Amino acid sequence: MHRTHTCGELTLADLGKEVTLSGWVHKSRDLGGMTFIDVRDRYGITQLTFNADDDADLRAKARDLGREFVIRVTGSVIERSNKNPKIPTGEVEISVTALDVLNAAKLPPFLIEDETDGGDDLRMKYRYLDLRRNPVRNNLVLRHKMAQEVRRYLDGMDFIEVETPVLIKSTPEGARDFVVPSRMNPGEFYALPQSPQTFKQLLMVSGFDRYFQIVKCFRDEDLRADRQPEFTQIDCEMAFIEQEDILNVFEGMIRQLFKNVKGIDLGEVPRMEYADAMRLYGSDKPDTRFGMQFVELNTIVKGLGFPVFDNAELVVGINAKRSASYTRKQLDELTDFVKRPQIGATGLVYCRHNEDGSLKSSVDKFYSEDQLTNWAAAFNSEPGDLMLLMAGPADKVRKQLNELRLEMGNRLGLRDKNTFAPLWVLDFPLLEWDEESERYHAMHHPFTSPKPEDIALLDTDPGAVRANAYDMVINGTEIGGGSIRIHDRELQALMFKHLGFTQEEAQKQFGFLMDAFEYGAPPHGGIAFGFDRLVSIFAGLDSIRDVIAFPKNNSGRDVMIDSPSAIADAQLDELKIKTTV
RNA sequence: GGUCUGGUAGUUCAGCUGGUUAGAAUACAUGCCUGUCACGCAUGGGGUCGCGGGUUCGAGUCCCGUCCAGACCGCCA
Repeated sequence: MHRTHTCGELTLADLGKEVTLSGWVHKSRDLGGMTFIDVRDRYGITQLTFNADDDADLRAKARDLGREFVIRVTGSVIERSNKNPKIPTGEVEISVTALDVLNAAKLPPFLIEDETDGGDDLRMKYRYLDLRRNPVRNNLVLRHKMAQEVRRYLDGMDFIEVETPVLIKSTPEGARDFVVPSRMNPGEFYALPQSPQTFKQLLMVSGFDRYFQIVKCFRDEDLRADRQPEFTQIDCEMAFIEQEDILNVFEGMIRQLFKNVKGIDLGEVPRMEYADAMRLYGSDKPDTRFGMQFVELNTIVKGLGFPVFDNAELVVGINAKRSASYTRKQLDELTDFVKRPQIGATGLVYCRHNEDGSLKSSVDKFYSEDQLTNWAAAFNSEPGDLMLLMAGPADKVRKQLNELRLEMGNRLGLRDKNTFAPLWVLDFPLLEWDEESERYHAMHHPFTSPKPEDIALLDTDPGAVRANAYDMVINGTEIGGGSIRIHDRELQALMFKHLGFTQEEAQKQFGFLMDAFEYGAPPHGGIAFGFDRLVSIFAGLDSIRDVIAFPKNNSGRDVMIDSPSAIADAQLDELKIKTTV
């Protein structure tokens, strides 16, 4: 006998029906002469009653049920004398006439409840139990809905989903590759794709015009709360378009997602140039849920005898509104915060704008009240505000102040998970100087096109060349990025040259792409969204792990299946890989 | 590769400047209880204080090493 209903659907409308339910024993409440059992499935919880007066044997059997036993019951739907308004099925219960234990269960190592007592480690080891819990399952349901919505939107715009290969070729640019040994080609390796980048560009050459794929990508780099070695991208490419077309199509996609999945009208997505993002927020992914923009102070603080400021390339600060009441202890905490090795600032200067209008700074020895008044004017400070200043090499100090700004945003409660501030960041630099290898690297990737008006700068000032590249940022998280690609063999060869490739290297690694460009490559460009991050933002979570069914831990391990693991010598031999002791 | 935080009952945690038999909550077991839904009441079992070494009359507590977990920096075109 199969179940006739799920555990989440019976209501007063079903009174008197004979039903069969299957599910897991969620909890039992044993009273003197009767026993209540909550039976749970994916859809909800239904209360079962067993009364000793009706059937003592059946009631005794119910008493022996443990947590998470899998059962099947048959009985009639009756109205509860005491109703439970907290659950949809709370007005009815099942008066059980037959009970089968389909499978007994060991006591789970943590409570299968919304607020579990299990720690992360345990939950990951028994992820299949963790996934029984509503919050985790709901995250996966949300993920499913978002994937469906993405497909609906892009399909409606004539995009075609094409699968690209997973066993591909290793390239030196970018992240470290995961590699897979080839048995049939001893000593040679496939690489897993960091993204389907070159394939989607080749699809444009093939005339597919509008491509997308919700696709696993792989990067062998250290993990973070928002970084997994395998992750999912919404990978997209379009031909015969300009940057504006990409921005419009994908702003539309994000807005439709917010509208149809969260019921939020996101509005138009603001745009900001990379240079402004760095100047005003010290970050290429500013959290624009709150202001607290940077104020540069070189002209008013320098040359007045305070060596730290006088010797600094840049003095820059933020105005923390309504924070003048910060105690010495709190200010010391902030100073310690920016001096942590991860941030590495040398110090923090503050200036309180007291409620009575007076100004009190940590550098009163060097600055008069009049000079501090200039500060207050520059910061647009009002009584009650707190000005926080840092000094140092421009790039470095901006980065450090960005951390402080975000910390103050947290402290002041300005980073609400239910507020969504999207932003396009435009005009990224094409190249980025890498100290270690002493050469320029592509900031986005080597297929990104420079702005035509900047191409001349490639020879004279490569770092100043801007790219046709764009990122979408939500609440300070980069959720997508892309570019208009190079579709011309000569320009692509020039790019490789500037990236330090010899002609042979470029030909060997990317010859297939440059060859393709000679057979009628249309102008094209695209974008890829980090799907896990997008879902975690929708779910209001900081970590992407809880929107992934079976994630890996900090060390890249799956503690449930215990991978990675050693393989047998026979396997290594077959792959012609030497065993090391 | 580095910085920081943590590891004590099945679980989540407390355990102060080293000092008697390592506690709480919850879970679990047993008994009582006929309207519970965080049921209640009573009783009970449950510990290699991550591991190894050291200091000390004495170490959960201090020191060194190591393993594991988490956050971050580097890294992530």
